[in-house]
Amino acid sequence: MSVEKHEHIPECECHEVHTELVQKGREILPDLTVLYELSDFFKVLGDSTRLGILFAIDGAPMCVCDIAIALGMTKSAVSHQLKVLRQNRLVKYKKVGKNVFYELSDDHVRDIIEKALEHIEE
Amino acid sequence: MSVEKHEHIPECECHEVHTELVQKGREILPDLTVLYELSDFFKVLGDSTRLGILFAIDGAPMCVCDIAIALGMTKSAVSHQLKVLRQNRLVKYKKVGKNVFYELSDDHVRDIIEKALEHIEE
DNA sequence: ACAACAGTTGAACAACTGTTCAACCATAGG
DNA sequence: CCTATGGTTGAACAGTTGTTCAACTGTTGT
Repeated sequence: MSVEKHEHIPECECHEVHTELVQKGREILPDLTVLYELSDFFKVLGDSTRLGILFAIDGAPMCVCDIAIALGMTKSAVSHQLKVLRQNRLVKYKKVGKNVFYELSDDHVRDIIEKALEHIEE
Repeated sequence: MSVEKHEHIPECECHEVHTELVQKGREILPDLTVLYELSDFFKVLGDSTRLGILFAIDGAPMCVCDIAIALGMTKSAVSHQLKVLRQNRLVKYKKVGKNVFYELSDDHVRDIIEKALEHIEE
């Protein structure tokens, strides 16, 4: 995803520009790469299946099979989503025999979800 | 989106089930409607354009035109995303003449984004 | 009343996402 | 070694999402 290329910036067809506001808005704007990382992070949390997995393994690690049963899904679907969670460092895992136990990798994530829950409940 | 209908729960084809873990995992799992609200909320934040808008109007309210210029986008694209942010109560707006000024509706959102930023930067 | 412009909207399209399916790898147990 | 089972993977498909385009609304100034 090439971020820095701006060959074709879309025109907005505006005339009444509040220059200072635009300037200030642009200053506050974080680096584009940060913006992408941030939105990617939220994107991972923006799926009920993945959230379900995170809730399920909160407290005690669970194997793929158990997660699948707890959520009423196929192993495959769960495994696919666990991969996404793994790649984004939201979960870590331990192999025990034929089983793979997944758990939250970080308390940080728990905090964010909790804060969002508060927000939801107004 | 009919949530309660479970006519066809997928099979996981598992045999070695850790019953207590599954039970516990299921107990922790919040109500499905809450899970959907939560994932919808994160979904809204999971787009760099919308995050950009939120950052831009953080501090001072801005009109659609100014936001479009600050982000290098068309008015239309910005307006579409503002609609999503409006519908999810993340922004509020004031009409002033021909302009519509948008601002953050809530400090809660700012907190969550900030916490996520900390997480990103490890 | 009319022209100019800020903003919104809906349809269309391309890009992306999540689940399913089938095939696969890895380990435990006979 | 062979089978059964937990877990992973890639392709395919349907559903969703974001931007563009063109048409539209509403307000301002003349």
